[in-house]
Amino acid sequence: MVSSSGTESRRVTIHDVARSAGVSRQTVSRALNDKDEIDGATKQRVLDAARELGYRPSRFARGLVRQDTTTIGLVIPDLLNPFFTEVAAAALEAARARGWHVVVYDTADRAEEEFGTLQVIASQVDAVVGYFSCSEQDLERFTRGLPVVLIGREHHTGRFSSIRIDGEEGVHTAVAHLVAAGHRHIGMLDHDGRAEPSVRREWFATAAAAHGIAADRVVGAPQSADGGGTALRKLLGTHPEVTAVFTFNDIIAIGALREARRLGRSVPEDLAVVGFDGLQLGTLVEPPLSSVALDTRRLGALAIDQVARLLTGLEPLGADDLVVRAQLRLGGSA
Amino acid sequence: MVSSSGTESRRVTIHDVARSAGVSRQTVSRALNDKDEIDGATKQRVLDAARELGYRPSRFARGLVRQDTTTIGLVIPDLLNPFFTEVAAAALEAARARGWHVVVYDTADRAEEEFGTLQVIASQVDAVVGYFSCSEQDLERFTRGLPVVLIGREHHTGRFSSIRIDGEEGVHTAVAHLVAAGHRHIGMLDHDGRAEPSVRREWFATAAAAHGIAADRVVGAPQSADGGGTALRKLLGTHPEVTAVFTFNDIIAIGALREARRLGRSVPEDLAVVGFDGLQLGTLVEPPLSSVALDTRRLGALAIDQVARLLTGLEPLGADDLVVRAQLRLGGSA
DNA sequence: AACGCTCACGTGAACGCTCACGGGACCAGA
DNA sequence: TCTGGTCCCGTGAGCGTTCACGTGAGCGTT
Repeated sequence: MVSSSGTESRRVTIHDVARSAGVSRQTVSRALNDKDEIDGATKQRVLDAARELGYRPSRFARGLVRQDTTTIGLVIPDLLNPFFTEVAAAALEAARARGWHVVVYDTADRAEEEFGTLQVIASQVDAVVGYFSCSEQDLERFTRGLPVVLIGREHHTGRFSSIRIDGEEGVHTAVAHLVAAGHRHIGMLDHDGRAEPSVRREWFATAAAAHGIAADRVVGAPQSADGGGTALRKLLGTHPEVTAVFTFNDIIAIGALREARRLGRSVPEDLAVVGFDGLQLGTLVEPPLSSVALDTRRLGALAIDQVARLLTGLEPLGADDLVVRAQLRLGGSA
Repeated sequence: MVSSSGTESRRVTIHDVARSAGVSRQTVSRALNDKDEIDGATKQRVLDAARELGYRPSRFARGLVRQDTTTIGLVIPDLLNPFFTEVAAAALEAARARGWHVVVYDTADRAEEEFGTLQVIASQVDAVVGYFSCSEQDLERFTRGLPVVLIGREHHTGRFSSIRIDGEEGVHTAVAHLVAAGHRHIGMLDHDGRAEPSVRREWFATAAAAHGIAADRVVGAPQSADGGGTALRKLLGTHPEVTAVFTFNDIIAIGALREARRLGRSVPEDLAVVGFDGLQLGTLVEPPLSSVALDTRRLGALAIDQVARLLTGLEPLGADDLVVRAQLRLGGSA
């Protein structure tokens, strides 16, 4: 009745159930998998015994003999960040089209978690795709033998592939748009997560330089709407002349939008805002967010496609094909 | 050099690599798993051979012998819906605390996908938790032997458990709040997905009845912000007297909020809006959304906890404990 | 009475890998 | 030369399940 909770617990196998029900393994298998060639009464007896013993089949043994589908592991920093869920949804969709599984992990935006996640994932999936901030050496160490596709991160060595996010042109267009609207003092709310300035900031800097305006009005912001809000206040505090801001991403932009309203600045008249990512979320706020938009569906599909090539031994896509370009999409905030 | 792409593809096993490198299985295993007791040159030779043949270890075989961790499958209708990602994030967090894995699937909000997902999931995980709209009979059929925890769905038979979402009191409070603010004509934007009216609509009806007001001003809305917008327009078209709306969830509420602004109705003065779910997203819009809020973290944790009990044979929680109550949280929209 | 068929069930084998051993080659010291 | 140790490497076994068979009982047919 009570499942034996001995001090240590050897696994309950199909054999135990068979013995308990007085039949053979195969008959147990038949009962559990709802196959023919089994008497109704016997089946019930087996099912009861299985429940009694708390038996649950080993998915490994089953998968081993049934040659089951491939599973790819998707690692993202934060499931609560809509950008990553959009990517994840895209990857899921692309994987489903191939009949594959996707295991989603988030690393809670902490680098330490990446190791644990990788270690744990390595024996569970056939390939890994995702965002990582750890070194390639560490990646190499924890993903022994698995194909790996990196997103939004340069350089790939050995069996790694990486999908590059190219926002240079998009950011250039965005700055051009702001300048054309008469803005001369454009600030930026960067992501303060990593130590070095972000690539997006560099894009901003070169775009600004191309238009002959300064790009030194930059404030770091945490990865959240609240963070964007406080960062905007800080920026406007030190640089009151700013009339437009470009942000690291849409989350921060939305926070800035909200904060602008609280400060009594109307958007886009008193303050123009341009985000990055092009989240669906940006269309929900008022005014709808202008953003340098990324095609997340393509991003996910591309990642899965590359994984497929690596897995099947086809010729993998080269760096030139593994690019997703971001384009300015106007809402009303700029 | 080129991985043999024969017309059919038998799997490349550790044995093939061993033969190709002129060593034994065990030595291959040693090389791949970075163990000691292997010569550097040999190791390199094996690694090369493995790469050459496109070998990748079977995670099933490995898991079988290493008795790997438990994995639970989380099935949600839509990853792009922030509510489900909040639940998913909570479940991931709770599972991580136990050292478990979570496989996330979405069913693209289509009932047909549920079967495919279940069928595919059943051999991959040790337990299933999630949202399902299919019959328990179908669930039973596809999840043979696995513990199942249902969310937001009544009734549980056999090995099923279900976590009940109890919004009755919260909705009652919400309606009371609206009535106290002087509203007499309150409409509702329901979810039109399923055939029968939703439970939330029933809560609304009883709450309205308790306050002596009508609850017949109901319009169905698709599960999206746009859907909420058009539904609101439709509602106001047929019932212009409405001064407050309660919505099936926050997504719809946010759409209604946006539409209200477009119709020139200011919120909450001309139209009060109360959502359901209590998404973080609701705090980003203007005015911040009032909502009958659910504790999604508790929801996820509860689900994982119950799975743990079912898996380890502990006494499972009873129906009375498997409840998450929703409470009114005021923003500014009502 | 012999045959053939169906039904219900059991028996090796195999899936691909790792673990616990065992053993040969080689070198040093007595 | 013998012993003992270290360094590599290979061999059998086993993980838990399903598949392809084999088998015997029971029945009806000729």
